[in-house]
Amino acid sequence: MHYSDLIKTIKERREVLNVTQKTLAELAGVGLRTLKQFESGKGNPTLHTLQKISGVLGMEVCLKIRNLEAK
Amino acid sequence: MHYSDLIKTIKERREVLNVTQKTLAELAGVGLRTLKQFESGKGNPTLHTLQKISGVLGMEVCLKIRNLEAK
DNA sequence: TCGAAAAGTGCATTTTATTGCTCTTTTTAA
DNA sequence: TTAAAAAGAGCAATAAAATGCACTTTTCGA
Repeated sequence: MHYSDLIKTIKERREVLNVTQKTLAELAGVGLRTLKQFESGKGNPTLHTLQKISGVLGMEVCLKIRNLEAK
Repeated sequence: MHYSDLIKTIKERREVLNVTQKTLAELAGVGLRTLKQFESGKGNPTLHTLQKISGVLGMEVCLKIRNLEAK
């Protein structure tokens, strides 16, 4: 996934769950500012930060072999 | 994936490809020290750093819904 | 329409990741 | 076995992430 897709995934997942940035930040234990920056494409979160956010949303960070077929 | 699994995945993939930390660091454009710290479990790389490393190894960082079934 | 909630941004500070240098330990091949 | 390559770690400097506060803009429901 490209950087923008990771952001999009987090943002959409949060919206589907109907959670505000403020609530997600609190539940994930990260600063609201950090989440705002990430979602607005201004950030470069650490792996720990991304994992904390993903976790609250019922998601996980993973690594997979790139599929050349899949455009 | 847990943090340690992400490390393991990167490390094993690098070894399967028979690439040294030095070479991978150079190809990925990250400091050798950064890669060493990550692989030895001492680091907390930024998303950009992890993407650069993964990319060289033919992998990508992704987010997926956690599967409760899968142990 | 319009007021409140949510999201986005500038600024400053603190914390921490990144990096290079050097050295020690471990692994590997001759 | 052992010498060289590769991996791991201490230290210090620099760059950048994380954070809070205050303010602006956008979104959305009454």
